[in-house]
Amino acid sequence: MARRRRKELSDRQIRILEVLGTFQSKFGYPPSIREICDKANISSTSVVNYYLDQLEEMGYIERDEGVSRGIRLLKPAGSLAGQFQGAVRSATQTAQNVGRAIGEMLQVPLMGRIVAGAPIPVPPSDFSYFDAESMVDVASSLLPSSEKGTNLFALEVQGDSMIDAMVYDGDIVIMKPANEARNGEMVAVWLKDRDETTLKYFYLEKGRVRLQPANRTMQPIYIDDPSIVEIQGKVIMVIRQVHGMVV
Amino acid sequence: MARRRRKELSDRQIRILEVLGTFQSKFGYPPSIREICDKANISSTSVVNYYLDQLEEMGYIERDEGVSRGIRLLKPAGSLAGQFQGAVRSATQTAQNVGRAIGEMLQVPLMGRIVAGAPIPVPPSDFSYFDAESMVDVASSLLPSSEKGTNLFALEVQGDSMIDAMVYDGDIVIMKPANEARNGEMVAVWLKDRDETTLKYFYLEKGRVRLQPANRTMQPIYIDDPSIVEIQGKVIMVIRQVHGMVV
DNA sequence: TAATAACACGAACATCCGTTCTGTGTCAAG
DNA sequence: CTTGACACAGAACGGATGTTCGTGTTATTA
Repeated sequence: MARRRRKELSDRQIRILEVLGTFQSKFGYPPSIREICDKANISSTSVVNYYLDQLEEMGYIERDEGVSRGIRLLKPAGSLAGQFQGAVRSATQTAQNVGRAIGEMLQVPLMGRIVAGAPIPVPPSDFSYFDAESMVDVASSLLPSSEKGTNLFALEVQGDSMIDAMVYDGDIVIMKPANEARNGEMVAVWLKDRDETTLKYFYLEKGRVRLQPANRTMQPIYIDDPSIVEIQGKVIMVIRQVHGMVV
Repeated sequence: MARRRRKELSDRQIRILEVLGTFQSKFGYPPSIREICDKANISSTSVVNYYLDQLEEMGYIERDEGVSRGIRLLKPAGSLAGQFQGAVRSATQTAQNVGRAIGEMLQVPLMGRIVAGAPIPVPPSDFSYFDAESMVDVASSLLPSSEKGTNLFALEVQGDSMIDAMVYDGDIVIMKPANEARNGEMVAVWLKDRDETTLKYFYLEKGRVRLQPANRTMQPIYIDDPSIVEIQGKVIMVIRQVHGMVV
C-alpha cells in the first residue's frame, strides 16, 4: 500500500516543478538545467541538478542520464499552477498519492465525418497518419487493452441520423477497422440496399442479421441476407464535447 | 504542362515525422538530430537537418535555432487546409488540437455515480483527492482551454434515467463545479421538489427556468420557481467506452 | 548530352549541456 | 567547540548536439 510521506516540498522544489510544467507546455520540450536556473532564480547548475535528483528520488520526475533535456514530469501537469500554499499542498499530496507515471496517450487520426448517406472513410492499409485532417488525443487508459495496438481512427458524427445509437451530432467516435464482428459489438455498417450508414449493435442469429439500436426503446432491424450488411468498423469509444447549445 | 503537382511528402520526410511523434510520446521530449538518424536509418546528421528545414518550411514542425531537441511537432492539416475539402472543416474545428505540448493529460478524479434519485457527489473545496475512487485520464487537447485550470471531476452514469440527455448507462461525464449557469450550458441539476437529479440544457427565461433535453425529440421541463432548481455542475464532456452488449 | 537542381554523406567545429569536484556558510546535535 | 548533514555557488571537464562545409550521386530539365 501507499506509504505515507512526511516531507513536504521546499520552495525551490515546487518552483522547479512549476518551471518544468510551464516550460514544457510553452516550448514543447523540457528545459535544460541552465534554463531551469534562469526561470527559478538559481545561480548554479549543480543546485538544480541537486534538486532534480531529489525530485526523481521522490517520484515526481524521471531523468534519462546523460541526455540533454532528458526530464519527464510524472505528476499530472498543470494542477499546481500559481496558487497559494494551500493549493500547492493539496497538489503535492495528489502527486504523492498518485505516484505513478502519467499514462500514455494515443493520437488517433480524424478521417472525416460519418453521415447516414455515405460510407465512412476508412484509412487504407498503407495509411500514413499525416494525411489525416487532424488528430484526436485519447488517453490509452480509457481504451480496452486489446485495441491499443490496432490502427484506430476517429470520425465526427454529422446530423442526428445516429441518434438511435445514442450518438449525437458533433460527437466523435473512435473506431477500429473491421470487416466482421462478433455478436454484441457495436459496428458501423453500410446497408447496400438502402445506401445508408448506421451505427448498431451487431448480432448474427441463425443466418439472419439483427441490428440493435443502443437506445433500448427503439426497435431492431432484421436483415435476412447478410451480404447486404457491410461492416466497416467497430466502435470503441464515443466522445462528446459539450458546449453551449443555442435553442 | 502542369509542372506543379500536389505537394506530397517524401518517404524520408514522412519517416522523420513519424519518428518525431513516436519518440516524443515514448520519452516525453523530442529526439536529437542524431537520434533521428538512428530511428530513421539516415547516416548523416546533415541530411536530417536538411529535411527538418524542409518540414519547418512546410509548416509541419517548428524549430528553435541552436537549442538541443528544439523541435515542436505541429499539426499537419494546418498549412494546407485552405485548399480543399471545406466539407471536413467542421470536423477539424471540433477536434482541433494543439501543436505544442503533445502528451499533456489531465487526471480527473472519479467521484462516484450519478443517478436520478440522489444529488451528485461534488468534491468539496478542500478536496484532497483521497476520497476519489480512481482517476480518469483526459487529453487536455479535448477540453475547452477555459476549463483546464478548474477542478474538474468525473461521474459515472448509472441507469438509463439520463437517457433524454443522450447520456447512457455506463457513460462517464466530466463536470465542472458550478452553482449557476449561463443559458445554453448543460448542467446537472437537483430538483428539490422531485428529489431528482437530471442532466439538461439550462435556460433562464423571464424568471422561469427551462430545462431542455439534449434529445430534441423530447419536451422541455418548465419550472416557475428557480429556487427549486439547484445547479450542481456543468457538463464539459461525455465519454462512452463501447464494449460488447449482451442482449 | 550537358547543365542544374535535388538528394545524400561524412567530417569538422563551436556551443550546449549534464555531471562532478571543490569550497563556503548555516544550523542543530553531541 | 566539534561534527556532520544540508543548502548553495562556481568552475571545469567531457560528452552531446546543432550547424556548416566540401564533395559525391542521382534525377530532372534544357
